[in-house]
Amino acid sequence: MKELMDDQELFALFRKNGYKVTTQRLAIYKFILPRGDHPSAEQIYQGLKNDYPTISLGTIYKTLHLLKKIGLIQELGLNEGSVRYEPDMEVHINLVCTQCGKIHDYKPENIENIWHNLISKLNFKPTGQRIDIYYECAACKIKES
Amino acid sequence: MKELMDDQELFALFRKNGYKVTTQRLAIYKFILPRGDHPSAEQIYQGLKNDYPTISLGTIYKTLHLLKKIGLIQELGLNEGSVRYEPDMEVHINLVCTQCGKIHDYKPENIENIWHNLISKLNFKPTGQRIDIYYECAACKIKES
DNA sequence: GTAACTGCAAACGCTTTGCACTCCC
DNA sequence: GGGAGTGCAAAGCGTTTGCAGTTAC
Repeated sequence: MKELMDDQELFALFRKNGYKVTTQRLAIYKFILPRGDHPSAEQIYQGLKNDYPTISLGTIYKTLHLLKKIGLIQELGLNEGSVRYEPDMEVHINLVCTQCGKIHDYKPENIENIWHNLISKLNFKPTGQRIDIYYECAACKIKES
Repeated sequence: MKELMDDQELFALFRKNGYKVTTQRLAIYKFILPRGDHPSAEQIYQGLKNDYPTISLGTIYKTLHLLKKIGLIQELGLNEGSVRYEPDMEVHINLVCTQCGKIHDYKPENIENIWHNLISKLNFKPTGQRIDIYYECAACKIKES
């Protein structure tokens, strides 16, 4: 549960992997963490530049790669241009609106068990997974009619 | 089952959607269809330019979008640069090697039933889905050691 | 003090776009 | 014949890279 990680653990995780703790890295991770909407790099930049006026997109990209490497976030490539980032590394479903691109997480009951059953026949250990469902969200349906 | 669609059905599907049947469109679709490796636009281009020396990447992209629109293929955005294309629209798992990018399809027994159970609580109808498992394939493991 | 990190700007690579020519129907 | 499709080249845009100045430790 990433939500329960305190600053000490976070700092330790950075350092264990040979990375320094910097204001920018903390700001980026803490920006993504509570958001349920899987922001893009650009959205993170827009969201942070008020509080951190000199932060740059380059730093955001570098930090996102670093966070991915130490297992804190996941990248979702979505074939509509930009990549989206999310902090939930557990098994869950991404509900993706094909019109507006909004993403919400969804965890049906027992998804952990169902998932582990489904992949029990594999003869290797997955390093991660991703489950998407595509649909048209209510707001987009209204807009069209 | 796309594999069973004959040329007549394919032509009809194009025309029903208001698109003309062209040599290039057929060549592109028939190139992707039997391949299990989910080629990128560039790979399709490389694979076709011997038989169709004047075919262009622009046409390939336009055709891929068209094929997606009429439901013949799916796009897989994979956050390592290019988008990959696959003709299997049924529920299945993509086994993605995180090192070399190779993708294989995997259909555990009963995946259709398991999937439909899993999403039975949704109050909308999905237009599609995508399930990925990330791992390191045998060939890449050997290369590393 | 020094190696790692940041910010900026330029470079990159995949994809899209515009337009004259060509081909399907 | 006419409008849709192709091929080419240029433009677009998200992302990466290089480097001088700055910061964590």
